[in-house]
Amino acid sequence: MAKTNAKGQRDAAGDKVGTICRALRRAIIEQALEPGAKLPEDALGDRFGVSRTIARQALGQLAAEGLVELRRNRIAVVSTPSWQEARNTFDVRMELERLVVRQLAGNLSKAQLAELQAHVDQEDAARNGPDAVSIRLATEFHILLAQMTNSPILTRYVSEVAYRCCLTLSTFSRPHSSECGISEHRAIIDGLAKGRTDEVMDLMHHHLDAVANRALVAPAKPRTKDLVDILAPYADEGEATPQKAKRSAA
Amino acid sequence: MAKTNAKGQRDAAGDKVGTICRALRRAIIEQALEPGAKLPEDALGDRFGVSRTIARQALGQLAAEGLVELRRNRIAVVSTPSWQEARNTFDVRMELERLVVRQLAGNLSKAQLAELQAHVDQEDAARNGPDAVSIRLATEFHILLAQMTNSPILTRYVSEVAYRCCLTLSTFSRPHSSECGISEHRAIIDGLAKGRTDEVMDLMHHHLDAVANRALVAPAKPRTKDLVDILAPYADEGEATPQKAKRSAA
DNA sequence: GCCTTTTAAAGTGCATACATATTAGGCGGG
DNA sequence: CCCGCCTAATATGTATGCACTTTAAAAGGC
Repeated sequence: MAKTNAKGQRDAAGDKVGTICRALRRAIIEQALEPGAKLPEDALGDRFGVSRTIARQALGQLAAEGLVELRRNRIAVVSTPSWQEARNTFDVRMELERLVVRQLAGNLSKAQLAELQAHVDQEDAARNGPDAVSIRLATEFHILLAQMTNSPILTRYVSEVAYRCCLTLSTFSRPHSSECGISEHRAIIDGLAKGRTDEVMDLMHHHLDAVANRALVAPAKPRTKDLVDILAPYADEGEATPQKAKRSAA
Repeated sequence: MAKTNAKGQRDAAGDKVGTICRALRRAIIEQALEPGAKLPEDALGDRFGVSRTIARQALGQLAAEGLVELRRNRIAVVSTPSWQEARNTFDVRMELERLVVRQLAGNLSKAQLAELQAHVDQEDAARNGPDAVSIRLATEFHILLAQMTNSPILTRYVSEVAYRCCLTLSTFSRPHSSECGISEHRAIIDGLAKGRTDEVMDLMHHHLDAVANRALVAPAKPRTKDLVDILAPYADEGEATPQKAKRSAA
């Protein structure tokens, strides 16, 4: 069987599910796939040269991460987080990342600090490039930090919330919020190097708070979603114009 | 109304994967399935009356939650967390649960407080029963708290770490103490009712710290019974119609 | 008698087939 | 012209089959 991978990446032995997940994850956070975009199993399997079985597994995993919504008998779609969910995600994220920097402060090797610096340099270089890349790099900075804790579970959770916050940004935020505070990233690295635990925890806190506030100012953005979904919040209070109401629930 | 699962996964009415997951999760935290126990897809499907496909999905989900280890071409086994992983899990758990009580302090309705009290009463009643039930109830208390935040992601994370901590206890801790700090649970409820945020955060912190420190003992011994027999009490929960269970001739 | 080699059994990895549910468009009635 | 029913195309839900891998036991050599 031809191992034709869509992107020409190495289709290493085994991990086909992981490959698809990574590809989709990246496509989602770079907003190539917008919230609400449909993800049929057939199409995915076709694109990546695998059967529906594998595509399905990948979708299941992404659903567990919160990037994809899976409803029974319906096509999987990229998640459209509600404003409240976004708020909750940011709350969790703050605590987790405070834990990250608390564990890291003063405990990083020179090589690790250099790696962080290099990453932020990359962010700097991409400042004038497309927004999508900037956002991805900013997110990956936080994930990189989490990885340095050597705590698999912390890494996983931070990755998840970071990706989901990205989704949130692409749902609620205006274009060009891309400068995710590169200077703040640098300040955090500096604080970590100097081992000022409390200070760097505050830095991280304010950094994430800034990102959250930038993203969550406007609760509503009626994009090309399903009309019924948009009207859902209005459905239960007052019946204004019942055109295509929900199906006969009575 | 379609029931939306906190995990954003397929959990609709005719849900078999969720049923199997719940059964296995419970079997694991009650230590009917000890760390290292083998979970062949065939046997699971056989026991729950579904095909390997479904059993496989369930295993995949539990693996994502960290309760099961999935290695390529090998039989799935119940996870055996390392000491370091356990430590990391407790660290994360503390932060998450501090966030829970911070959000809850002073914001609980009388009905919710009553529900918590009722749960602890249950714990009390089970104090002289089997250890397994006490441990499960103690874990579920924390999950119940998390659910009251109405934050799906927080609920999911707390559930995961709580279950994994259970696994840790059954790995490192001796068969001790039915009393997993019931009085501490009561104190937490009291603090939440009175809205003393900082105080209840400290309570939770010390409570979890106590639990974690109890898990500093030597390893446990593997006891392998027949999988089919172990799962017998967990098999029928809801609409899953277990087919004929064949006994393996030893 | 013990260790190595061979071989069969058991289990997973993946694709495919079939059943069922959803969706979109056409057709007829009002 | 608009609304509701009916039908075909599409997509998912689940089971099963086949190939490959691992595992354990049996056979054979020293």
